[in-house]
Amino acid sequence: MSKKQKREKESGLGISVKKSEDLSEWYTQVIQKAELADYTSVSGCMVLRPWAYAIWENIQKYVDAKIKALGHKNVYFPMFIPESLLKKEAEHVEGFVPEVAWVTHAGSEKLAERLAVRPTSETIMYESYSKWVRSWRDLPLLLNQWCNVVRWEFKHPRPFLRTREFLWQEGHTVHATKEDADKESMTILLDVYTKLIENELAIAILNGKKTENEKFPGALYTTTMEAVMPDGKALQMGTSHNLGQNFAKAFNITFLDKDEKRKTVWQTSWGVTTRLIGAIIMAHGDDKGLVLPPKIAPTQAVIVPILFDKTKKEVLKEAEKIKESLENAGISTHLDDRDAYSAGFKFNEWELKGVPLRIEVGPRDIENKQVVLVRRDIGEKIIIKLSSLAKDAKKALDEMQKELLEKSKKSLDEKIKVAKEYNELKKIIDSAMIAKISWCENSKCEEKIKEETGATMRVMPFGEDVKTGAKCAVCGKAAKKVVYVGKSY
RNA sequence: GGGGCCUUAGGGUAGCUUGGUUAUCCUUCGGGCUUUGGGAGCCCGGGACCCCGGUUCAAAUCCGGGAGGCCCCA
Repeated sequence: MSKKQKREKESGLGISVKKSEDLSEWYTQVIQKAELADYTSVSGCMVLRPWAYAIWENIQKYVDAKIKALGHKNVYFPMFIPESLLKKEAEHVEGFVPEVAWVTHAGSEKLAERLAVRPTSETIMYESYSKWVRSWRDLPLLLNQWCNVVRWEFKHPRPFLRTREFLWQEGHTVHATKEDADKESMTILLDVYTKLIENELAIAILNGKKTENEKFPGALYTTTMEAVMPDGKALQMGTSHNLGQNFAKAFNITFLDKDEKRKTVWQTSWGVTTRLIGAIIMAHGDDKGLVLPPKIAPTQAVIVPILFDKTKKEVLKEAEKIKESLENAGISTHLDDRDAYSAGFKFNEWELKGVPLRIEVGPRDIENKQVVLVRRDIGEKIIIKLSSLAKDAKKALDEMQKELLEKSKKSLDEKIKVAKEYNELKKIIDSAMIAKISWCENSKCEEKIKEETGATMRVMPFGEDVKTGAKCAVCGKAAKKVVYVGKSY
């Protein structure tokens, strides 16, 4: 790179730091320069720009279709929750009140009861549920809403990963038995969320249960998916809770069963948020910018025509034809026919934005009935016959999708180390990794880790039992659980 | 919860120590000519001192407060 190019890169369009050298700065620059999000004058609240919003819409499309296929329906509840309602479930209040934003006035008039801007909608929804659920015939009640929520109390906002307002979906279901609720929360976690994150977002995760300390306030238990970012910090990708009967009791949600007895319902709630976009950026991005997994990319292929005065018409005509054939093959395609920018400029710009495939077509290609195809993640230029382009492009997208997940799995494995005793655990945490330990299940050991290292117990993985005779990595007593410990976002 | 760094145009910056003419440069943006296979060139034009208060004849610069951003520790 020439000195001039270097200077331009630093001051202008490209990412000026390496992802591996300064992740925070890299992340901020990708978000700004790929036009994903922007800051506003409200601290911790951001603008989702079209490129990021389109990613969110793709996530929505996937989740919405899946949960509807499972029988869920969408609803919308008010964003304001009266204080008295929010305080009905004791654990829940305690968990959320410190970060609630309150509406206290209407114009200059003070409200008789202040209103919480929803941090989550359990309480406002379940007030209605208690009216709607009367008979076993009303169950299960399977509702979901797409909305925004506000959680105000924290020191360091970060676009997508920690914002005071964010977008999400929250599913809230009601069941006749604990078993039904267990099944629901597991189905959502394993069949909807895990598939979304692994197959669509191509991010490897650890899924399992949260500890008692880390579970959702008011839940019986919480299941979670944890990804690990390049800096070794864990990121909670989504949760699904079995709420047990805690809210049902507080909100008096009961039904008459087939045996003519009045029973209290079992409930679940679950959600994924715009945080997932932050995870995509962190997980796949490189020194050139964003890398989007094909299945979630707003645009899967971009055609960059190589335009010369003499051949311009012909090349554009061919590019149009290519676009049509790709669209017909189910590949969302953009033809970048802007006249004022050079091809090289466009290459860089679309790489920054993470479009999975680039197709170059110029006079040379037309002559040879070919195009140049480039995968964003590997950057290798390959020549493709026009006749097989749609097929080859599809194949490239599939392979890229698959390889991104494989890469993510590898990077997850590399960030996990087993710790048998406390010093090892500390060392692993200090070296920005995730520690896998055996644990006695005593919360004192959990708190000790948190106080002394800043790390928390992220997840107790499904299907991994402690080895016989294993000792707690903190206190040395007999272990009961396997648990992943790490710092988190 | 504790500590540190920072804030000048859309992005990146110089100027601040020692207050003083029209606030520097790169990039972006608008217009024109020209060019396009890895961020082309030339000409013209537009755009900023985070906010509030104080000191002063005069504040981007000094003082006080606030807001916002970033980092480290718990």
